[in-house]
Formats: sequence, structure tokens, C-alpha cells
Amino acid sequence: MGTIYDLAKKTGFSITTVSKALNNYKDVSEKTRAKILQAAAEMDYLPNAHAQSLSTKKSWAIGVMFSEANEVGMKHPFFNGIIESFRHATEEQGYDLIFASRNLRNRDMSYLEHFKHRAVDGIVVICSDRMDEQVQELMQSDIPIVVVDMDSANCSVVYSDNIEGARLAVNYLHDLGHARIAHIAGDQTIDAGAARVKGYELAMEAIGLSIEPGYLVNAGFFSVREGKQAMEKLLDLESRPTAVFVAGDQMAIGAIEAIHERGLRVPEDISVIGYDDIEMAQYITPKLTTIRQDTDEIGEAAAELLIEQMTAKERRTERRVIPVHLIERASCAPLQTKN
Amino acid sequence: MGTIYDLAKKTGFSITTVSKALNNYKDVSEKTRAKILQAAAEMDYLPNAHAQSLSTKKSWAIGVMFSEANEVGMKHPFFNGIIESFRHATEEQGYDLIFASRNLRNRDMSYLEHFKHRAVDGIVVICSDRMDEQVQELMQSDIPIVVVDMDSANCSVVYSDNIEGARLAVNYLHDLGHARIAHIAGDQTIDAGAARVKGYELAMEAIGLSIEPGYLVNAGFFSVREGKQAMEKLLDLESRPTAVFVAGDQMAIGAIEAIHERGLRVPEDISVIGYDDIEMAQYITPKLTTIRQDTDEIGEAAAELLIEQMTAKERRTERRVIPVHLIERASCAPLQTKN
DNA sequence: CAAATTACCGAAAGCGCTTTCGGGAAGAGG
DNA sequence: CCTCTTCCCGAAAGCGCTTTCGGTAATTTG
Repeated sequence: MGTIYDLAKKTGFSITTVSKALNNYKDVSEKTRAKILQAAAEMDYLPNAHAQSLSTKKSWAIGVMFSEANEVGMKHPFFNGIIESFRHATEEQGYDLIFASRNLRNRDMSYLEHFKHRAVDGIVVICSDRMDEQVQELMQSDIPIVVVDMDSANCSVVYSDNIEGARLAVNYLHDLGHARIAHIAGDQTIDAGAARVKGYELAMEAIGLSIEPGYLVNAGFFSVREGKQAMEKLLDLESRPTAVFVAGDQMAIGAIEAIHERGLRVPEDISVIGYDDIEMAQYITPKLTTIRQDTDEIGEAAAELLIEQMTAKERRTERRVIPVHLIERASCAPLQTKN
Repeated sequence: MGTIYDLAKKTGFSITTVSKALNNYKDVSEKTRAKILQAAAEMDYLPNAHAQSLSTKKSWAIGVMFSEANEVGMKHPFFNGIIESFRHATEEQGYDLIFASRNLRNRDMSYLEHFKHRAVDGIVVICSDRMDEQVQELMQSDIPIVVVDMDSANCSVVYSDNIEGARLAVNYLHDLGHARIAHIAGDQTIDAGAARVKGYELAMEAIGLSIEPGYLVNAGFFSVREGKQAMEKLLDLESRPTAVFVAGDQMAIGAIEAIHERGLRVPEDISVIGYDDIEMAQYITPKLTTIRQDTDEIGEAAAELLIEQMTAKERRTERRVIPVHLIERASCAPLQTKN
């Protein structure tokens, strides 16, 4: 490969001139630039990124902190989609993503420390746990940052419109004739979980429906298993709901499983509507009606907000709320009027 | 944060000594080491990774090339799991993962070039397309590398035992009484696809079953849609199979959908067995019987092989074949003897 | 007590690149 | 023909760290 020195020697110019030629400085003649570029191609020279970063103070790297909760990591189907679209968007601008370990050669360090060590230009955090100390630390640092799926006044954030999503879901069920509408909620310490509960309550109130005791059940961390357990509680109620709005597709899948195990049918006996529209949603039986969060748009918005800050080299704080959509499939039906 | 110079000034020692203290050289007294460490903590000093890499020629970074085929990227549920476990394993050793764009500030470059530019210590490629020029280039380079889900004599590889997996599937169906066993294959240009076909053929032959014409149908890139189309072809046959071994869970999901749309039942009318055991497999209806590939073990093995090479600073070529398991669920049943 | 180790520490070179600043050559202007 | 620009180019410093190599002071050894 060779260094810039080799290139200089080969072409007979100084490393200064070589560097300038490579970086399109205007004070180098076309002729010599051509020669240098040619020589560079011949010895397929590539600049060393570390040396560049060291001298320019720009690393063209973005640190990503990913959800560690629930041991899912990169396997999480929703965060996954976001990261993928974020990656595409940042890649176009020439940035690389770096997934940092918290372990610097067997010396434990925080994510922030690690990112400083790596001298990343910016950070994206995709991890909904606002209680996480590491996340707090990141949000309070002075590195450009964007956090996804969580609100904050101190840094740029992007999340989708959970209140509206909940409203869509509730109204949809109501339009189908349902009045006994329950909600299986995600953990309240997570913004998305809390917002959907709030949206549920608001929407119910707006259409004049009351929430019966026991109709709001917490299912923790959005897993299939917890969704199933929550649904079982609902099924044990004396007056069962006829429809349930579930704060996540995975939980909805668990809920449906619970319903089936009781010998009941979806949607004939109970309608269920999910949230997220993960890929799997369209393949389960019945196909899941759900509120789609646009992971592509979320990822792109996050990229945009972060790139802005990185090029300006200053922290900004902008909030971007992404709209959601109702995806009508087969897990909800009009209320059966028993006669 | 400060540099090593600041630390030197603050403590009154030379940067040499400071560096040594930080790196546990033995020719610095305990007393001065303590002082330096203390001062470092006070000003929360962190070494600059770029400077370190520049001078040590070790970046503690692993470049990952991920499947780009099919536009799935990080969303692929199988590769996903591998990367996650790979990440855990390498993280423990202090390595960071970097997902490189092929776009260095608007100058297109290959992955190999980019990885050289970033001076990664090693590369992992998780992308089954052996025809990909980029992959070829990586495999022929002299950087430590491990490739997953693909065979090669030129570099370390890890993949699971596809021949055996196919045999398990076929024998299982045969044990259930099936003889008319079809195979929906993945693309043959992909190692895994080809190997499963071969395993299918071998297993059929071993138990003395012949493959009827039309029973081997190619479904391309393992997608749900293609699996569905392939199954439709099978259903159009005059003599339908009673069981089908599908080379991927996603395709199996499509296949089941096709069967259902014809008004047939799984497994009563047709048994289907998948491959991979993606998370979704246990949640669809019926729960999918499948061959599990152990993504955790694959990821760990890959990490191991790569770390070996990176610490030895030389390329090695070792092959690791990971065993597979049959996961019995509800999509296969004994052959119904029509009377 | 002299000689030989051993224990600590620092000067300096080097890793590969960028960028400021100054200087020579060539062209423009009078 | 002389001065003033403009155009090109390179010396040198700097980015933050590691590591070799020597040198002094403190300890052992006989």
C-alpha cells in the first residue's frame, strides 16, 4: 500500500504537494495533480484514516449505542430497521458506524469514555431505557448526539407519534363497535410505553369511554412472553374486553397465543391491534392489524439531525416526531352483537 | 479531556514515563505509577485511539461486511443473530466493530480498500453471496479474515452442517411415513442453498426414495414471497408431495401461506419442515418444525477464529462446521393413510 | 569499599497525515 | 525593463501516542 512518503518519493514531489493534490487544494497545478493521482492509483495508495483523524480532528465515525435491554441487542426487529436505515443515510455522507464495546482492553469504561477514546464525530443512541446511567451520561456530554425513541429537552431526538398512534388504534376499535377496550402496555419507564398509555387514556376519554378496572395491564419489556401473560390476566377478568390495543407487536403475538389457548378466536371473539408493524406481523395468523412506525423515516431523520450537528461541529437540540399509520389486516373485526 | 502532555505536566514526569505507567511497563516505580494513575483519573484522561493505532499498528477494530443482498442488511433474522453473538465475543477481548460504508467522502471504494484505509485488525464477512466481487477481493487479501456461512479453502470459515441438517429433515419426514418428499431450495449460488440440496438428494438416496420430477424447486433468495411461489408450483403438480423440506424458515412461512390459500391444512394434508429456526418460527401457526442453526455458536466460533489470527498477526485457514438440531414443533405429522 | 547489578526515568525518533506560511518563478501591468 | 500579482510548491510544525536506548542513582555482591 505505501504511505504518502512513498508517493512523494515516487513522483518527486514533496509530501505537502502530494497531500494537497489528494485533497483537491487549488494551489497545485493540474499537471502535477494528474501525475500524483496516477501514481497513487498505480501503487494503490490509501490514506491512513488514523493519521488523518489525528491531524484533522475528524474521524468520520459515528458511535452507536444499541439497546442492551432484554439481551436482544441487534436482534430487536424494530430497532434493527432503524439502524439499517440510519446506516444507509450516514453511509452516503461517508460516515462509518462503530459499535463500541465497553471494554477497553480489559479496562471497563463507559460508552461515553469509549466514544471519546475513539474520537467519534457523533453518537446515536437507540435504546429506550432512559434510566440507564450510560445513556444519561451520553446525553449530557458535549458530543453531537441524537437519541431515538425517547424524548429529552437536552438533545436532538426523534421518535414516532405515540399519542397519535394510540388514538388511531383506539378510534379504529371504537369505530368497529367496540367499547370494552383494554390496553396491554409496555414498561412505563420507557417513553414509548408511557406515551402509548397516555394516548390510550386520552383517546378513550375523548370518545367518552371509561377504562374498566383491570383493563390497563403492564407487560414489561415488550416481549412475546410478557404479552401472553398480560393477556391471560385480561382473560381472567369477569367482564372481558372485546378488543385490546397492545403496545407492541411482539406482545400482541403473545396475546393472540393466550387467546387461542383459551379456545377463543381472533378476531371473532376478541380483536387485537398491535404496534410497530414488525415484519413478522404480516405472517402470523391472523395477520396482525397494527400501527406502523416508519423505521425508514425514523432512521433517516436521526441521520439528518446528527449530520447537521457534526458538520456544524456543535450540539443542537431539535425534536422530530414521525407520523404513524394504521395498517389494517385481519386481527380486528366488528363487535359481534350477541343475541 | 487532555492529552498525555497535560498529564505529564500535571505530574511532573515525562510523557515517556506517563505512557509507561499507563501501559503497565515494569520499569516505573509503584509510587510514580500511582501518582500518574491518580492524576489521570482526576482529569479523566483518555488515550486517543487514533494516536495509539498510528503508533502501534493495531486498531482494535474489526471490519464487518454484512449481507447487502435482498436489501435486508442488518434486518436479516439469521445473520443478525450471528452478528450479535460475534459482537459479544469480540467485545470481551476489547475489539470494536466497524460497519464501513463503501463511500469514502464521495469517492467510491471497495470494502477491502475501506478496511485498509481504516486499518482494521481483521474482517468478518457475513454474506452468503460467493459471487460477489467484493467478497472475493476480501478473501484474497492478506488481512486476517473469517467468513461465515460459506466455504472456501483460502480462508477461515464457519458454517453449519447443512448436509447433516438436510439429512435430519428428510429422515424425520421419512420416519413419519412420508415418501413423497419435495424440497424447496434456496439459490444454488449460495453455499448453504447448494449444500442443502445435496443433503436432500443424498438422504433421499440413502433411504431408497426417488425424487419425483418437479419435486426439487428453486426459490431464489430465501424470501417469504419466493417460498410461496415455489410451493404453488408444487401444489400444481399432478402428484403432490405429502411433505416438503424447505431450505429456510422464511420460505417455509411463504409455503405454508400458499398451502392455506389452497384450502389445505398443515400438517394434516402436507407436512412442512423449515431451516434456521428464526425467532418467528415458534410464533406462526402452526408452530414451525425446523432445523436449528445455532447462531450463538456460529458467532462465537467466528470470533474465535478471527481473534486467533489477529493476535498471531497472520492469516490462517481453518474450517469449523457447527452441528445442527431438529426442533420438533407442530408443522409435521405422520402421513395420513387414505382409506 | 570498589565493582557490578538493578531500578527508574527521559530524550528522541517515529507512526502517516494536514496545514500554515513563506518563497521562487512566471506572467501581468505600467 | 522594473514592479506587482498570481501560481506553484515545500519546509516545518503539529496531531497524541509508543518504544528504543542510554544514563543516573540506588543496591548488591565479594
